[in-house]
Amino acid sequence: MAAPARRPTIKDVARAAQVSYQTVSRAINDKPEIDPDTKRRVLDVAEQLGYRPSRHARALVKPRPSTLGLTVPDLTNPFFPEVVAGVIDSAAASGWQVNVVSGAGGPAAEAELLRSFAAEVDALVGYFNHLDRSPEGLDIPVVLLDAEVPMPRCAAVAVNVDAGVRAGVQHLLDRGHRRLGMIDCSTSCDRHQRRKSFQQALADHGIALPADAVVDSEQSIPGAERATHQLLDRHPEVTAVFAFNDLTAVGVVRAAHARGLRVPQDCAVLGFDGLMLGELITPPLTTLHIDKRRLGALAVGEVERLLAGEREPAEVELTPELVVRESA
Amino acid sequence: MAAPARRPTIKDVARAAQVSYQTVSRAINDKPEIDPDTKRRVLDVAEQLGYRPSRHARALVKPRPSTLGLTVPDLTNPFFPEVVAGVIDSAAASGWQVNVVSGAGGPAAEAELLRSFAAEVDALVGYFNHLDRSPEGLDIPVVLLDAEVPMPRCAAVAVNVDAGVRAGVQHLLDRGHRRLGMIDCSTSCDRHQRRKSFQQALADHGIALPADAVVDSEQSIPGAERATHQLLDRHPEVTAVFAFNDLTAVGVVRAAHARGLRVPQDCAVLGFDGLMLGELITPPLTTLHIDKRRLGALAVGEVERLLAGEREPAEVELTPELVVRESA
DNA sequence: ATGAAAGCGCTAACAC
DNA sequence: GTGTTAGCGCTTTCAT
Repeated sequence: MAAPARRPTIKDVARAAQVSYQTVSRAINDKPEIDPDTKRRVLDVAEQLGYRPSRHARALVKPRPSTLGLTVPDLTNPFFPEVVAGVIDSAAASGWQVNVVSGAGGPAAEAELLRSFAAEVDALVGYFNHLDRSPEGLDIPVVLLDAEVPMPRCAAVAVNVDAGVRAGVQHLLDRGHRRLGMIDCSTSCDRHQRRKSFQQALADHGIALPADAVVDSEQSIPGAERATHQLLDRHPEVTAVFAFNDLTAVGVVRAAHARGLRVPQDCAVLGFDGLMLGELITPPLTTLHIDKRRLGALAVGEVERLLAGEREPAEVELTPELVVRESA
Repeated sequence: MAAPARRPTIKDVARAAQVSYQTVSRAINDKPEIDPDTKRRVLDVAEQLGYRPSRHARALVKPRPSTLGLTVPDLTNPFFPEVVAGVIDSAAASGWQVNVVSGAGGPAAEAELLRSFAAEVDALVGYFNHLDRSPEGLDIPVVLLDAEVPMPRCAAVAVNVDAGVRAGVQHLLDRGHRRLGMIDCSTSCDRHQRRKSFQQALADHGIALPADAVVDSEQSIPGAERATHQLLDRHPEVTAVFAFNDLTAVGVVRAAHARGLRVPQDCAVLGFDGLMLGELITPPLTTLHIDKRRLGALAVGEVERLLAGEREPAEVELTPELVVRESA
């Protein structure tokens, strides 16, 4: 009496509709070679039984990649949701589904998560901070969102950090700043790209930069506040701070305000990323804007290139754009 | 000569390892009844061939739900990423994968998206704004994140908007405000709950509220700015504005500032949601904080309850908590 | 237009 | 310990 609770299969439908089960298949797949009446009847029965085709059985018979894995470090960081949105939208347009995973803890956890995750998807896109560049074994297409050196079967969509940093530094110099500082985030996935570019850019302009004028911070607002205090304690002469990203820039602004400094008059602050957040604080953040949705879309494009058989690694680049608002 | 490019199957491994393909199955499934040497050899061959088991074939044989569908209206709205994070984390802990889709356009688009999406997942969680409460046909467990009246095979995790609104109104009254206004967002999925609760709460306190002191807004900052100007043009006597959520509250604050009003002295502003955003603007937003991660986690809990066979609908509730900062 | 049979990649039952 | 046989739910020949 208690219903078996089993999901009805194509055969259940066939039995109930008094036809062979291939006929059912024809009906639900909208094939031409079937009597319209039969078709309608079958469809009705199917509906009534609550029949839904098994995606697994289907995928077995007609194998085509359909699921994209997406890894992001932290959805709480407003940068990433937009990338995710870009991937999802773009993937949806191509008929992909997107499996999202977020915030793998340490290197070991990340490696493990990746192993199991990779088994469930047909391609992988994302940030792999801790992974030491060798997604061995998992031979599905992989598109790195944070790395520079792709490997076979592995593409990358990169942000041209160097160009961005240089544009930012140029802007600061144009405004007359000569004593600069920087808040870096070594725990991020940028592998000191921003820091190096910053140092190099200043060197190229012949501007001195004390080694301890680059201070490392957690990737959070309070962390950046602390780091900024450190920086300004050491170097009160600094008139402009290059922040690792908008989130840390918010921390820099808060710390500056806390010290009674006016932004940008006493201390200019430059962000990176171009988050909506930056427009809303006081003063609105001058920043290097990254088109995060596009980043995601480009990644999906790379997945498809890889899947289409292009074997050689490629790196697509996105250049940040300086958006001048009020903080610098 | 050109490799078939076909993914190696268990049989390919068997052939290469000179064993039957079930032995391969034993090896990769870590079954006890197999000679350690054989196992190692098989595993080596598998590795070398780049073999990966087919999740579809596996799922066919051992059917267990594994994929959760999650729909959110808009990842750009900072409210949702946190809910997503809550769902993902909680789902991951139970071995689920999460398929995320975002921003279905109109009602028709949403219905269509849902149909196809539902075919790909084993359970569905999310916001279904446009859907007229009848996920007919898709008989998988559904957990509504925005609705009140669940249906069979359908649970809901709701925010107790009424309690939140009342706490907020009480706070405003405690601060001496008697002329209140509200910015509502009728396009959202709250179905005028906030508006109704607001009106009712004021009525219960015997406070008059002109009908046009509740003005409808798009769910965006500029939209809220426009709406606020409308409100204050009509009712300059208003001393406190109840905003639909933190995002619109930001717009209210901006509009107030634009009119030369001090917040909260001349015009108090109360938000809803408790976004990080609200802490960062000037002045920091007083708001009704919702634990968004927990919302997501609860939804996953409901999915599991449903899957475990609990048929009767249930509604889990989450009550917003008043966080007093500076805007009200 | 419909039915029968094969087979997708895999695990589980049962031999040996 | 290993191989043989079924069968998961479905689509595709191939007959009829």
